[in-house]
Amino acid sequence: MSIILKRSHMCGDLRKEDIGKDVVLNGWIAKNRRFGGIIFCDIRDKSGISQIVFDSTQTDENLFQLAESLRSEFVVGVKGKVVERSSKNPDLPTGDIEVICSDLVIYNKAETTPIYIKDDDNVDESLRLKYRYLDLRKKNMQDNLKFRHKLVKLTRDFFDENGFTEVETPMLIKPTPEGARDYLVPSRVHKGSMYALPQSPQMFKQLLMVGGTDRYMQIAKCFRDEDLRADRQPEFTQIDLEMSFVDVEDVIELNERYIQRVFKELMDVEVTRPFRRMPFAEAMERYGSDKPDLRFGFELKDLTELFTDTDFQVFKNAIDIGGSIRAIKIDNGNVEYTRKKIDKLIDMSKSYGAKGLVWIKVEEEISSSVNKFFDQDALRVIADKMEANSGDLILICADTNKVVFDTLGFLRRHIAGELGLLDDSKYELLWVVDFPLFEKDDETGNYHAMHHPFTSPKEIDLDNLNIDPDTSLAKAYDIVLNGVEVGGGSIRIHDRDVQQAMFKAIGISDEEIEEKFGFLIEAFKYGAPPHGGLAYGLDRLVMLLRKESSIKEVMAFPKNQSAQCLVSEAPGAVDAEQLEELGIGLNTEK
RNA sequence: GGUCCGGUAGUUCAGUUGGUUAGAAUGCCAGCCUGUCACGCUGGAGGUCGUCGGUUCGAGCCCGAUUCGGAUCGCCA
Repeated sequence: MSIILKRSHMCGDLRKEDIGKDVVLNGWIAKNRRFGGIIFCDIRDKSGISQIVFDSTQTDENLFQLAESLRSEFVVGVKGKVVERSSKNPDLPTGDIEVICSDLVIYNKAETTPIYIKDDDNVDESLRLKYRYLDLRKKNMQDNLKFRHKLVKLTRDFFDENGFTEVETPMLIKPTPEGARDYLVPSRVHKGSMYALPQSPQMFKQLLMVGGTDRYMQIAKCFRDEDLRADRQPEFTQIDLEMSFVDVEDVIELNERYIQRVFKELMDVEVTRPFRRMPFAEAMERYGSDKPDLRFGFELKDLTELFTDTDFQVFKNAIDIGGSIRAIKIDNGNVEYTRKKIDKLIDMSKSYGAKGLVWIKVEEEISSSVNKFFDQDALRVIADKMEANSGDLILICADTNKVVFDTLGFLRRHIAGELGLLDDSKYELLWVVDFPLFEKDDETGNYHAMHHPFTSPKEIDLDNLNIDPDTSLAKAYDIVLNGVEVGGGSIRIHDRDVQQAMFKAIGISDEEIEEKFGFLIEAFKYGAPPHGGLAYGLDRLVMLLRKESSIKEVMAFPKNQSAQCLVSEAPGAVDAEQLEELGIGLNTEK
């Protein structure tokens, strides 16, 4: 058992000012370079690397031999003197100095690692996840973890200064067959029933308001058993907030100050308040998305009225089914969209339900995919309506509104990506407000709450307590950063009558209400303050600020697309005895 | 659940029309090297071409099935 050298500095922290000091570093061997009688070694810890030098003419023979045995990822302690380098390395923060080693302890050897410990490798993601503990040694990963920590700390500080109390809500809760699928947890003492892991602390934070907590926050783990995406993991973290005696403006004002501080302190970026706001309907009309990316143009235009009398079947059908004909104009002239490229766009559009796209290339002689149906004059009318100039490309989608918005919303962002317009040094913050209260299920024709059933309507006829499911707007708001929804919330219903009207509009029975939300309704009988809140996706926020393209990059141990932890190999089989105790029989057939 | 892409050395990849012993880079091992920092030079080891089956005189390559991974749609109140 070797002794542990007491660390004096972190590897990445040594600078010119430290020249002459005796230091002790602990870390991993990142790289060693042998030149006969001299060995250069990079030693790494989470702060960075320093170069260690072993010079055979000045070093004890045993020490030099020990240095010769060093290999990548050996864990070592190094004692030595900081000296100025004769040849500096401007690429390294510690590049002005090096450490002449006088004592070396090898704490542990290491086998050749299956992945390189280097930021710019492009190793298969599964390997990175399987050997996450090696992947985490990379500077970028450590920086991501540190940034996340700083954001969490700033968050706790900010909300503490503003009168919030952090409260832990339970992880074992009642299953709520509403919205996302629950992770279920059986228990030995309750055979036949189960707990669920929370999809969010929603109901408990509202209970905290009833409980007089006034302002609550929590860095809360949430769980959803749904399919994964680059920005969706089965377990993720929310910055969860709830405030009493507030309306929309109060929540927005406080959170703008919070976001402003995040950008100032962590990014050194000034963002001005108030942020832009856009009603949901406008966001859909102009961008085909409820989370528009405002870093570039390509706005949607409605062309339906041009074609009310058209014979062109595709457009006629769209109008007949109550849809619309809309278009975007690609006016970034420096990229030529060939037939082949356009065909690819059409192909991709099909996954959003579009049956095709009409394209029009505006030039002296306008060319299009609908030359057979529209003459030059007709095409010119469309081009004029789109305010298109020579060289512009117009893409038209005609279908149900949902398909049109989804397709064009996707295309504008996709094309912007292809044209390199997604500038990650730009931060476009936006509140999307005035969401519809309800969403209609196309298959069943039923309505359900778009946000959740406790969201307050924007206006309500208090005499009749009738909520029109087709037109009612919600006191709900999302905060969008560069086309990513980083947070969302609402003012909640605190009035029992309004809540009843809400449930009536969704059409759920009293039994169902009692079964799912009974305890919350009960609590509201005894004096619920007006309240509302917001929850941020912490992982998404960190992802964007760190300019990463997946939340996996900012989580220590994320799951793969099949929701497995490749490090621990979760989920795993359970032995029969354990199942027996829980009263569970497994159907192992697919 | 659907669609698309992929699986060849530890790693990242190439592999022609189906044809000798499956290559490169990097990593690893050994030797040389006193100012490198992606060090350099020389040599070496390293492969069930995801799996199973089929076609063929002959399959990394063609066909079928399967499996694993990724992207995406559905889904995510």
